[in-house]
Order: sequence, then C-alpha cells, then structure tokens
Amino acid sequence: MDGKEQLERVRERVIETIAKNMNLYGITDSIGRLYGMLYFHNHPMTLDEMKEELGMSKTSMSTSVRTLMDLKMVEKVWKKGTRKDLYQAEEDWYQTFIDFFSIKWRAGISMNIAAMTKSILELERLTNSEEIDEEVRSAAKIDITKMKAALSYYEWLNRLVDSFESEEIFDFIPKNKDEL
Amino acid sequence: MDGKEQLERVRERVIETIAKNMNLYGITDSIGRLYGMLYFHNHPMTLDEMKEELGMSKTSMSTSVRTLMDLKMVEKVWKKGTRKDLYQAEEDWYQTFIDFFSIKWRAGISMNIAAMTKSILELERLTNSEEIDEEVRSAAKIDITKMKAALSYYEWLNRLVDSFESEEIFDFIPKNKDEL
DNA sequence: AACTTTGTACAGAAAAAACTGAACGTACTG
DNA sequence: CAGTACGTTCAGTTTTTTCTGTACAAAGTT
Repeated sequence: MDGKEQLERVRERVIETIAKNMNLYGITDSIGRLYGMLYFHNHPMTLDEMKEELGMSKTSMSTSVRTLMDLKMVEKVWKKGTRKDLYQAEEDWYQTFIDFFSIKWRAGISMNIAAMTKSILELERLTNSEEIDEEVRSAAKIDITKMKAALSYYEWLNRLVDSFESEEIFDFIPKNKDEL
Repeated sequence: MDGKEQLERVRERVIETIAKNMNLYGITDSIGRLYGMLYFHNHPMTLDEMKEELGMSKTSMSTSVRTLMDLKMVEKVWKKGTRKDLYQAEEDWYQTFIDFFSIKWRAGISMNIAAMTKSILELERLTNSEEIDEEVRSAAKIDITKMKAALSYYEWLNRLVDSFESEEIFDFIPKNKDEL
C-alpha cells in the first residue's frame, strides 16, 4: 500500500466533490476542478503547471483562471525571478462565499431594481390616464402591486448582501458554533 | 397609443429582466421566462396555455414546470371541473429565495460534509501509520487542516440555511427596513 | 535588434444542453 | 368498453457552451 498514492486518491475524490459542489453554483466542472486542485496545491502555480496537472490546454487554463479571478476565488501572486504568472486559491471559504454571492447578486439586484422602478413609473402614468380601458387599468394596478412587492424583496436582498460584505452576518451566525 | 399594448410591453420587459436574473442563479432563460409569465398571469395556467403564450412545445412546458415545482417556485393547483393540470407561480419572493437556496445548498452541503469527513478519517489513519514517508505524512497533515477548515465552513453554511428555513434571518435582516 | 518566452484572441471542433414531435400510458367520458 | 384528452418519455435535432490549436502581441533576454 503506497501512502503517496493513497493521499493522491483522497485528494482527487475531494477535488471532484468540490467541483460538483461548485457546479451547483453555476460553475463548470472543469473550472471547479481547477479551483480544487489549486486549493490543495500548496504553492502558487503557473498556467503551464495547471495545464500539465489537469491535462487540458493552456488556453483553457488561461480563461478558467480568469473566471476564478473575477469571482475572487483565485489571486495572482508575484514572485521575484520568474516571468510566468503565478496563481493561488483563496483559502478562506467564508470569504469566498461572501465574494461570490456579493458579486453575483449585486449585478442582478441593481438590474432588477432599475427595471422595476422604471416599469412602475410607466404603469402609474398609464393608470392615471383618462382615456384608458377600465380593464387595462385594473390589470396595470395589479402589476404595480406585484412589482412593488418585488422591489421590496430586492431591497431586502441588498441589505442581506450588505451584511455579508460588512461581515455582520457573522454576528448573527457566528463562524464558530460555540460562540455567542 | 394603446394602453393594453403598452401594458403588454412593460410586462414583457419585466419578465425578460426576471428571466435574466434567474439565469444568474443557474436557471435557463426559457424557464425564467415561464416563471415570469406565470408570475404576472393572474390565474393558474394549463400547459397548453403556457405553450400558446410562449410559443414553445408542450414537452418543454411540462419539463420546465416540473423544474420550477422542484424549486417550489410554482405549485400545482386543483380546480374542480377541469381535467388539465393547473399551475401558478409562488408569489412570495422571500419564500422563493428561502426555498431555492435551501434546496440547492443543502444538497451540496451534505455531499461535501460526507466526503470531507470520510477523507479526513482516511488521512488520519495514513498519518498514524508507521511505515510512511515523512514527506507524505506532512502533506497529509496539511490536507487534513484544509479539510477541517472546509468542514467548519459547511457547518456554518448549514446554520445559515437553518436560519433561512426557520425565518430567523428576518429577525436579523427584517423584511421591512423600518422595522427593528 | 533578433530571438524567446509568455499570455490571450480567435476560429473551428467537440461536447453538452435545450428543445421538439411522435409514441405511449393513464385516466376520464360517454 | 371504445374513444378521447392529457401529461410524460424518449430519440433525434438544433442550439449553446466548452475546449483546443494556431496566430499574434507584449515583454524579456542575449
């Protein structure tokens, strides 16, 4: 029984699990595997090393690593002497969680708030118009109610994300369960 | 200027925004559009009506609506007299949010906790073995540390989801911002 | 300045996902 | 019990996404 080999097998299984999990969050398996691999690799890696390790093209490594950087799951590190770019995984998963959802959700929230606000305004103008079919008016009123409800939800979600970014969420749900 | 037409246009734009947003959460545009459409449709709809409204196949409607049901974003309603299944959108987006992430995250959490726990055990057995290369042992120890950190994160995430399901999250981040 | 080395853009190939129509099973209707 | 209406399964097609190799630009080396 070779210890090194066994360690390797365990790692691979865990990496696969991590990848599957990230997949659930809309990240492809390949990118998930790359992250997992970087997470267990104890030194920053170059694109060529990743390519070697995963048996994929350098192009893929380049784009995948950028995706992970955009999500702040990987960072570029600088090392004297080498010309190659070096990357390492963000190790703090609490931070990863915060960054991931802040980035993803904020984008959607502002988009939606803008659309809803604009639409409510337009429909209110419509309902106030004299020359309008009564049926349309009441339909518009219902829509306005729904959009206002949506707006209030987005506003709540925004505050939730605030609590992530400020880390106040950890006052409420402490990292260590024995705290509090 | 036709009011009905204008209302239609506004609705469509908002539905498109909703779809784009859901897309961010890993739901296809089509399914997102279906949800948005149902959200603004003030009566439960049959598969044939959806098919008509969206210009897609009945097969797609059937599978899409099932996806939405699995996420508890749509529910089947029963109406006396009709043989067709009727579906309507869950209107409470706070609830939708809770259900969506509870369902998605729980799946990943338990999968990961299981994998990590098992792997930690295996590696601990490995590190305790006499006949093992010192280098492998220290590598295994590092891995164990990382997996334990991961485990503690998943345990935290589980508690976060608990607070969603119990709605305690609203004590911390109230729905109405003036509350508290 | 010529030559390397490195990362990325881009176009095309391969793989995966979404979508459809036909066929089927079940349950209701007369 | 035959006939019809309905939802779903499944195989095949279309569309989208992922992945690769080549080409190229930028920066470093000699």
